[in-house]
Amino acid sequence: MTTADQQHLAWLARTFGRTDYLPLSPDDLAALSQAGELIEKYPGTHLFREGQPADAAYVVQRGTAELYRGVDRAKRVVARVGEGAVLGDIAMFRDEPYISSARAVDAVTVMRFARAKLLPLLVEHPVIALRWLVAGLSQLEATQRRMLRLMQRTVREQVAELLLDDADRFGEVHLSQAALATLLGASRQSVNEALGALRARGAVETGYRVIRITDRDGLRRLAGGG
Amino acid sequence: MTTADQQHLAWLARTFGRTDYLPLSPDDLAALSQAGELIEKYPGTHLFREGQPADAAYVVQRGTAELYRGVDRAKRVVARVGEGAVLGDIAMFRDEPYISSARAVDAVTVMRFARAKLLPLLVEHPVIALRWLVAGLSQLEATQRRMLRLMQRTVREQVAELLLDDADRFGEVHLSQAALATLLGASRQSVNEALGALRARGAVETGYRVIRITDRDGLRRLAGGG
DNA sequence: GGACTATTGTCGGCTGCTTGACAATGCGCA
DNA sequence: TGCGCATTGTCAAGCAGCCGACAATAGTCC
Repeated sequence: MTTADQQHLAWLARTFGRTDYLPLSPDDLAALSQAGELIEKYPGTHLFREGQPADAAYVVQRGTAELYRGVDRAKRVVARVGEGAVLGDIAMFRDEPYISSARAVDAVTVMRFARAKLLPLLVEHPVIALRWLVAGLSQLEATQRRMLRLMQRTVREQVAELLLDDADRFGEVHLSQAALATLLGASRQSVNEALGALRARGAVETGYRVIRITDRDGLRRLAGGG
Repeated sequence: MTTADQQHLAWLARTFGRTDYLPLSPDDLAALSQAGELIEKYPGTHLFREGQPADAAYVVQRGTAELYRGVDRAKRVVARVGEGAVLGDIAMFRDEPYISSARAVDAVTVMRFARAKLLPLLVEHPVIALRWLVAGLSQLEATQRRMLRLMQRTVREQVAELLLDDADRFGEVHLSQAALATLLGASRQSVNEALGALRARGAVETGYRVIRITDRDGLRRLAGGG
């Protein structure tokens, strides 16, 4: 896989893992329920895996799921999502492989919509289909806007913004500097220098494969406009 | 408007103005024709203006239309599109203002689909609606992939690639160097220098607001991988 | 035709980033 | 405990592209 692909998939995964991507209302789900099946997943089991054909989309009803990319050592958690989140829909609509893997963190209940069943049903409920797809368009559009905002910033600002976006609930980012560099399309050395600057300003602490945000507001200032 | 917006909208316009963005077949158009009206536009007249509510999408049937952003002095031509191109559809679906203005260059015939009429009709032809929207998703995705590919190339390579993509059937690109620079997120000077290099290698000729490709294969080589 | 504006072509200085190379440190594993 | 690999930290050299400024030319409008 090329570097550009790496970056691309990372970006997509970051975007579509966000919990604020909620195109479906409870009413919509009720209408579509005949095409879906409720599934209980034990902690650690997979909803789908990166690279598989996207034959279904999932809506989280209860619990927390984790999106990640890569396997074993190269595994990178991309996002954790909770109730209401929709997973795998874009890949399913486009009939391409999943761009990331999804795994149950705790006991999770999901509604599974098989592509073969869902598409005919959406044809019967075109209003829902339109809303769903338009939500997807908006998401993609937002991602592009974000990419473009990053493009014309310095590496320092890019790093600051990425840290703000990707920090977990403990304010930590678990990525090596090399991985960070790949995400941003920069060199490892530049990222290292940028982190040094952020550290010198007291915004973050750095460790082995860990960056801890110590001053969120300061970091936001260093990220520049946005 | 910020520079990032400029770029973003330029990219979108480029993508959605491309003539290979053809989600609609003649059959589709026939099925939708009752929601559309054929309109003749004289040279220089507007299909729609940036910032207006996107109450309609257009499909070019004949002639050439020009997409641009800004007004008067700050006006920037973003793309020229011909037969088959779909304009304004994304903004219409998202029910947001148009992101650019569209103007007839020569005598243009367009099919105009008013949002208020089109959406109900798409509800009756959900298959067309799904295809249209999924095409939009794919286009946006392709644009992202392309952006990422461009990010790690030199300005010279970027210019070469853009020329190859945007040349009309005469092998000409009608954009000012400043407009080109905005599209690529580069400075006018760098674009100028890049064009000089391409010219010195005999791949293109340059004129006032015109770049003519004289050696397509050579230009492809200069564009590098892709 | 003449005035005005838009566009192209070029220069020098400067900065941020990359490349390559190397030392120092952290972590996993036998 | 010690070995090996992954990661971090740092330096020097080089360059691609940006900025500001300016002259020369092409189109446009009256």
